[in-house]
Amino acid sequence: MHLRITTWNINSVRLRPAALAKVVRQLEPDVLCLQETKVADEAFPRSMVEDLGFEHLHIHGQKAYHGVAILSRRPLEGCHTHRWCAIDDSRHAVCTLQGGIELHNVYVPAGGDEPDIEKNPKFRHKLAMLDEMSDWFAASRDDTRRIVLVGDLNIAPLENDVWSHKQLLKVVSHTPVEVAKLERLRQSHGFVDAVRAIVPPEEKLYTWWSYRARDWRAADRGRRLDHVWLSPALAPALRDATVMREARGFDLPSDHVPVTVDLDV
DNA sequence: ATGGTAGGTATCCTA
Repeated sequence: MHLRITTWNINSVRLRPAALAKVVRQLEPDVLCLQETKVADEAFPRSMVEDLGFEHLHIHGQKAYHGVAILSRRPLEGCHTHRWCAIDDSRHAVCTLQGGIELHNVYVPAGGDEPDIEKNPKFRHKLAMLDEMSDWFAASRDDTRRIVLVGDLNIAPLENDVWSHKQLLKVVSHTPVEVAKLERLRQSHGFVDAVRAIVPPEEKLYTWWSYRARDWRAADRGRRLDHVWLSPALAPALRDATVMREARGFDLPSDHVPVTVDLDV
């Protein structure tokens, strides 16, 4: 069975019906994982996403901030959420797809501006959530589990995941301490970075461009913050991975673009 | 070194 999964930080699901429709029409994902929906569950535009063909929904939002959602054309089972760092942020939703494929949709904190846990509680929170998730995946490791972990992890781990490795070493999202925590999370369950298994690490690749650039396309100062990881049991199912760069040029764009994987499961 | 834009909300937070 073919399975196409797309992850996208939409930066407000209510503000971008046109961009969402375009993404769905062009990519035709079976499952679409959204982050930063920025809406309480009772105000989520359910009928809009149902009209786009997503009959099965797992919505985990809150007012104004964060929020994740799993939209699916295929049945979802065992939907639940995770709460990390004893904080009631809506950052992690889980569902199981047909065939026992466990899908985790994650939104890691951006972490503020200062990469110092003493001065910046948001950076401390970012690192703490990565540690807690790593411990949880390590403790429940089972290499027969078929897991897809997607989301805005807010870290660009490789040199070519940022426009300038050297200039971003002290910038939150690419500091060595964050990269080490992300790597620990990846290794906690033997996850494979699906996008870099398809696009060679020697190639620059970004999924986010700041709104603050005068001309994002000309400057091209992007970062690869959005990821798709596969557990060892699922890694051989990977067929393709793509980044929808053109979505950054849509009218009223999100600052992130969709990332898609094709699996033969 | 600095400030730049965007979204949601309520007069400022987060990204």
